[in-house]
Amino acid sequence: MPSKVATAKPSARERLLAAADDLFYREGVQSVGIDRIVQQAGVAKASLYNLFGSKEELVQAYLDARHANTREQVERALTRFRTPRERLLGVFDAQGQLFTEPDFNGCAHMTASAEAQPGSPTQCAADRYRQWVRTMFTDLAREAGVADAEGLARQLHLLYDGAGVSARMDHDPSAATTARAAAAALFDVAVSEQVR
Amino acid sequence: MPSKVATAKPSARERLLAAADDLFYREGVQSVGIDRIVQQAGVAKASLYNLFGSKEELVQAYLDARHANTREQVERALTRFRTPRERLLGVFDAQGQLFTEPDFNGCAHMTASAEAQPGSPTQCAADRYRQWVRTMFTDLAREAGVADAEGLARQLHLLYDGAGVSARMDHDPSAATTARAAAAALFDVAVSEQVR
DNA sequence: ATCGGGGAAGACAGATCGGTCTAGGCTTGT
DNA sequence: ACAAGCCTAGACCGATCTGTCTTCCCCGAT
Repeated sequence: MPSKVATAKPSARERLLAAADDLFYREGVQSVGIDRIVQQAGVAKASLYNLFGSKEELVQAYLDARHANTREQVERALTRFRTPRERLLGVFDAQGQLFTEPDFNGCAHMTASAEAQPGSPTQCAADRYRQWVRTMFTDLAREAGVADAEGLARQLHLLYDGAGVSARMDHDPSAATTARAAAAALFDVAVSEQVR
Repeated sequence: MPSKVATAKPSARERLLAAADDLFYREGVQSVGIDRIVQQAGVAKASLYNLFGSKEELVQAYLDARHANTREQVERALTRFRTPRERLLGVFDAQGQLFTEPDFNGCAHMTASAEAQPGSPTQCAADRYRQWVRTMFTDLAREAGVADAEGLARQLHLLYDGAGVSARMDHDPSAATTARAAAAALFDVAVSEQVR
């Protein structure tokens, strides 16, 4: 039976996903061929097609893994904040953490979507990711007592996307700080308006 | 001599740029091969390489043409506004115009950059475009009397990028309206803070 | 009428693409 | 010991990639 200690060799599936995550994220989906992935993973090409069926499904698995990972990191980061306002703005703190990772290269769903055709599994994965972000902002705004929670969530989503773009294209991790400050201002405006 | 009346056939260079603009923008740079471009342009492959030298330089010319076109449209739109505040927010009105064009598919520099390697001519073209946007926002903020013009410009640039992303990925042209409202709030906050 | 040059058409090259298939080895449970 | 199943290595397929080269034709100027 396969040992589960730390020194155990990862399964073929795990090695493939690790290689796909590294290469797809760094160089883009279209630029990376199947041959390079199986070579880096140390896996036979036939195993890849047995496990995933096609390159497109491997891309989808890569994006879903990224989604799950981001979700986990953000949700864990939010547990550190107490007030609803701090939790709402904490999303941008979590984003800032991601921006400072050494191999950060922007939002994987955004770059993958830029190379995909409409209706493809890649676009669907990106849609799921965006829906999660949108719902999270809406829930946090509602918990903070914002009347037009969906309206504020739309604004914050713009800042969230814009920060991801700027961090990658301008090589500027401080975009998260800028976004957080703007989000704080928009939140305070939204709250003060409903007092009136 | 070649006639210059409207019925004259566009030059090989113009037809190549038109085909590149259509195909690159709609399907992405990596997905479109040279063969399809020369076929759609009705131009010999040798002519493309005589005129542009390589696919990469054709991509650069395509992005530079997009940049010039966007710049022209935005600057023309801004002449309709009178007060500095209206001119600053007018950028998002101009953006909303672009979003409603039937074949809108996001910011060309963003999608091309997602497929390019660091340091490539594509990234350089994207950098030039971003620098122009940033400078424009900074100048407009300064003309509106904002003390921290660069800080506000960074915030508005986030909204500008985020709106472009949302309009493409969510198929939601109203992202420009959302961005405009958020920009107005951030502008008013920036102005009211310096009064204190 | 002749000449010259830009462009069209497309063969060609070498590499790489996604995907399939065969053959053989290693591990595992019985 | 043996059989069943995964996995590896890599040949192979047809299509497509960027880029080069040859051939021919058409058009305009002398």
